Amino acid sequence: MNSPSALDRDAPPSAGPNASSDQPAPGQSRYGWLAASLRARITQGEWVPGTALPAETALAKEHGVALGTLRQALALLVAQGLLERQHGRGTFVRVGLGGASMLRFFRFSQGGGQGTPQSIILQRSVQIASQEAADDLGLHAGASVLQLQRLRSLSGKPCLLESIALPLPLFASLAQSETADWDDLLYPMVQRVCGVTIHRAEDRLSFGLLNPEQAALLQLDAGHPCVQVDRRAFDLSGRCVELRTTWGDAFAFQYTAQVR
Amino acid sequence: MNSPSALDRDAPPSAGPNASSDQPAPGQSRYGWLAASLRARITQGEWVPGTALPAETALAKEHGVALGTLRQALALLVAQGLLERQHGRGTFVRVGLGGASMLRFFRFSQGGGQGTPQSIILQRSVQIASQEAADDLGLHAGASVLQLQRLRSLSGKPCLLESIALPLPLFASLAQSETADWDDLLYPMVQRVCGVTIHRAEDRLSFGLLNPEQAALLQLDAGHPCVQVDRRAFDLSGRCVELRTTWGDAFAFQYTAQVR
DNA sequence: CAGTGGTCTAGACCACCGC
DNA sequence: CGGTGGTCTAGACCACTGG
Repeated sequence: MNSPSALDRDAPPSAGPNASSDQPAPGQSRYGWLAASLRARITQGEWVPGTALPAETALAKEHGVALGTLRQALALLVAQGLLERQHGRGTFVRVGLGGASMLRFFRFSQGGGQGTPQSIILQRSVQIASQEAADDLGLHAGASVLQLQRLRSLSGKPCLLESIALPLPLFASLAQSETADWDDLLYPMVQRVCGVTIHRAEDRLSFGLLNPEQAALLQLDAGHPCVQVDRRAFDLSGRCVELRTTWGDAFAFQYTAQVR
Repeated sequence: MNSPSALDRDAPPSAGPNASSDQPAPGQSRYGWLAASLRARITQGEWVPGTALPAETALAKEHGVALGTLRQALALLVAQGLLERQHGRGTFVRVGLGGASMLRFFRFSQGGGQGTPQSIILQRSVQIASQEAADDLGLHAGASVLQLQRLRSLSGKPCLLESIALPLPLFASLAQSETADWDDLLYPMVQRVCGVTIHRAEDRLSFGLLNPEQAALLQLDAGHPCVQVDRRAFDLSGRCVELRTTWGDAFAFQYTAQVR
């Protein structure tokens, strides 16, 4: 198990007209193909995040495969973070990223305000995506994105400043609603409002200095050292659906990495 | 498979007089106990890093267990980074951390010098471990450690400054040899010289400013922003055997983290 | 208690590696 | 070619969860 890239290697069941190709495998493993097949059914919404899949025995019989083989397929999807298994209860589709995941890079230890930070949308506009943004988001040149500037605070103290780009046909409903009514957490809200599940993200950390405008918003001095987090977030199907840059006080930065 | 903590939960075969207790399991899984048993044989040096274990069939027969059960045990050890399997070749004990792993946090892109950084030992001394260091290293209060200060350079340019503490009975041989003859990489050297395999490490990142002495050594200005990496490194048996603090130019900092 | 996932078995056959 | 790990099967029994 945990064979390096069985899923990436094996051909998915294809999303074309003949979606239910029941041919086991072209040239690769059965469980890898099975995993890709189940993955497709999940991303297409057949099983909504939070719900349980059919039991192992049922799925195995349905696909005409031995129990052990099916379990290997499920293990692959668990390793990918797509499923979660609970002894005696069932196999569940994982809900997407929810928490205030940016806080894992910082320790704002002021007086107990350790929960979810408050969010205020400072600016919302529709803009033409830059060349780079269009590439990352898989848009054609000149496509438009929803651009947000957001300030996040703990116990009333500003701590993080964010600039967020969202591809526009997909997140159109966010262009209308009153931003003052938005939730503090973006991902659960877009899951509810836009039906988009944020499943995975890549955070690129670097260091810099705040420009005067950023500094003013964060109530720090211009030129104050900051940590910049450039995030690319992906949905269940692996498409990049968000670009975000976050700035925070470098002196509050704190992160632990495991080596090997 | 990949059950959360099967190994941690199950009792190891014990290193006492009756080391070869062949009782399958007290209250838990067979493969978990088996994995702990194999782990002990590895950490005790029965199979040296780089060598191959006996074949699956042989190990299975030796432990009176089915093939699938043995494979689950091996999968656990692979997940822990202790073993490495290669189709058609065998199952190998992984060699410890080798590379210049600190460089994964920095991009020193000056003129092509991208290989292993040169290392110069600036200072070596035997000192009484601080309270905190003794705790981390599992020493009694007042025990002595080998303290090193090391400067690492790429193409002649200083880039990283390090302060390293090594528990002393274990690394005594490093207190004698001529530091000018040391290798550029510490971990492969201590594996060769002291027989200690560095298997895993935890790096805690934070931000700060260089004091005048540090700045001079790194050829930067005093007060220059820096990233500080506090590392705790562990051997095969999980003991902490190194404490290290590394400082580098914050503007060269660059790291990518995966979220979920 | 019924239903779920977790463990274990004893086989068969395949795919890869190196000689 | 012989030896290795990788895949797959068809069963049995255990451990956990919930009503």
